[in-house]
Amino acid sequence: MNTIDVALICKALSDSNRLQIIELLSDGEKCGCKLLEKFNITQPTLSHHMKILCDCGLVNSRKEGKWIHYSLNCETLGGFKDYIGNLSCCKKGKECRCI
Amino acid sequence: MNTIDVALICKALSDSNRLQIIELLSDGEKCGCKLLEKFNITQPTLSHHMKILCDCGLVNSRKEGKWIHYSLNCETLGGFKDYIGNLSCCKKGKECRCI
DNA sequence: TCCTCACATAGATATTTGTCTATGTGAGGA
DNA sequence: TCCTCACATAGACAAATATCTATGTGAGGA
Repeated sequence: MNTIDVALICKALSDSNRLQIIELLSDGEKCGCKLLEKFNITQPTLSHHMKILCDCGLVNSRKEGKWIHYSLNCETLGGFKDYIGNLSCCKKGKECRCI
Repeated sequence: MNTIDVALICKALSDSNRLQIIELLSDGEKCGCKLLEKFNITQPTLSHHMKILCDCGLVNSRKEGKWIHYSLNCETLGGFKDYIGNLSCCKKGKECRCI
């Protein structure tokens, strides 16, 4: 995963509503109307946020009748974790909890 | 680390110039003038970016004569890694590379 | 066929953001 | 003392963003 992709994911996560959505989806797949209940925003605003989360690849959507079920995308999340996990605040070879 | 803190860090990382700065600092402490060489931006713009990175706690600054040396903050980076690392795209108990 | 529900799209608007130029600050050297 | 260097601050501005209201779409039920 390259710098541009990571920056796009970070931009998606930079809004606290969207970050909370990711936290909720981390607990398992949810439909839009369930997510909407959790926030004090209108439906079009949620739709806007979901589009941003899907566009960066972090969230999958699955249509089932009237509902759309959202879930985290394993591959993108894994790549993002790898990138963040590889950042280091320490000199090589030294002990540090962040490595 | 709470949701607001993480969203603030993600906002700091959502600009690709700032993300590249973090990549450079991941390789070790650097002064502002060294960082400036790597980018096609003016000095006040870099200063603005460094302030954002410091304000969210991700970067430390250390003054030495005329120079300011920047480095990644181990504690904040560690907390951020923990948060991202704990996100999961899978049902508990199932195999997944992202966990 | 018509209504309702879940969601998307369009358009407006106030706020935030990234960047610049101009200028201030403070340390060190001549 | 005066200049230079490294960096910060102020102010301006175009672009991006989060949110809203109004409206469109398409599936399912009565």
